[in-house]
Amino acid sequence: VSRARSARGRGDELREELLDAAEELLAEHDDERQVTIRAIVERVGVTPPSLYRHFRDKRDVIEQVVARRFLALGAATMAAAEGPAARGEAAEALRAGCLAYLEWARENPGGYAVLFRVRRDTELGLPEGSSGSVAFDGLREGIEACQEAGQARSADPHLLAAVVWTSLHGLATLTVLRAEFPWPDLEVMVDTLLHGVVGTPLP
Amino acid sequence: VSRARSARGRGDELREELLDAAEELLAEHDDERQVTIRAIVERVGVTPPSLYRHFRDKRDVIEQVVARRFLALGAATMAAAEGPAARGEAAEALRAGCLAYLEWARENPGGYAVLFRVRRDTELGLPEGSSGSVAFDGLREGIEACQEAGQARSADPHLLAAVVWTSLHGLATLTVLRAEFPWPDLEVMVDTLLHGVVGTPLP
DNA sequence: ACCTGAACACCGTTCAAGT
DNA sequence: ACCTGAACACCGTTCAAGT
Repeated sequence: VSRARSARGRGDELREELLDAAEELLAEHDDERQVTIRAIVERVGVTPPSLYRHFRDKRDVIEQVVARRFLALGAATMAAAEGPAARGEAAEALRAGCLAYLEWARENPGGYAVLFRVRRDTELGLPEGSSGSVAFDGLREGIEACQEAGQARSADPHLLAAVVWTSLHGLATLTVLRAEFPWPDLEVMVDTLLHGVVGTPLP
Repeated sequence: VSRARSARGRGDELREELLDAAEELLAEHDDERQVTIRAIVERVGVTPPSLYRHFRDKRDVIEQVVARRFLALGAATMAAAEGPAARGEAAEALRAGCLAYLEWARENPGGYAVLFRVRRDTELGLPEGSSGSVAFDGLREGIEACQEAGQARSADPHLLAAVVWTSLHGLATLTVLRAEFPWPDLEVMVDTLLHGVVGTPLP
């Protein structure tokens, strides 16, 4: 594949095209290792060294894609919780957000795993608000809304949100990774979790 | 490095040495990619093709190491729960087992992550009882013991065990991967989880 | 300024050959 | 039977050179 030469000042276009290609490859292959620099640039129609004008190294490329996907994950859960929250149904909003989180992880198995596979010492490079904290804040606010509505126990919302978040993460990863395990129904597990930990009424 | 030639019928010795080397490298480097075939064989003092007499490919090597480590993880949790269980303290045994699971994951960050990074379609190759089910069965039995002792709510123990297992997994991975997050105390999180989901009394 | 051609040092894996 | 030497097709990354 070949490609028309870019004019001066149009370097950002290639950068976006490379990110798009990396995101596509990640979605297709479900496995970080299959997403090679050479596959990315070939898809765009450019040679490997061109990529290094826009990204420091391969890790940098993956990190940028991860940042994008975190925003999408946060948006998906927010969108699901929005309706019930507007109607004042705090517990239902929390439940809908949690289920949307799990559904997103299920539909993006490779992508979801990659979000958390980034090494500790490199995460600082992520732009503010994309390291999962937006989604976490939304979760904590959802729990606080339940408390104010008298639909949750009165414990430290940060503690409850942390327990629910880690549990959701475990559900998201294990149910995909150990697909052959005799899992109980996902909704039942979420309800067990929210009812037990947060204290929301069972639906 | 070089190495004395093995006599006939001593092929199994090399196999074990290779597994030991792979396990060491995994513990040292904390990252699956650093554990290369060439690094493994060099540590043992042998050339790359020798490895293929004992393992199908790299994935096979990693899988065998994973099977070993699963047994170690199961043993660690069982050992921690043993004492309280023998004294009839069912809830304390469950709590001790959960904390031991998390401690093991903390001490083996790279190793623990690798346990679950193995792809779905290849897990069938794991020997029976090493795919995590031993630890899971132990967890379910611990919950059943609590129920019999009147220290847990009477719900389906398989459901409760599944929720607790996924939550522990989430705690184990996220607290290590997102070390900079302001996590609540780990014991408090475990107690919140067990008290809420299983219904054990707070210590 | 933006991109390419060619190379470097690696990797997993395989094949023929040595003892 | 067990292991080696040498090679293959890849990979990430870099450097000098082209337009």
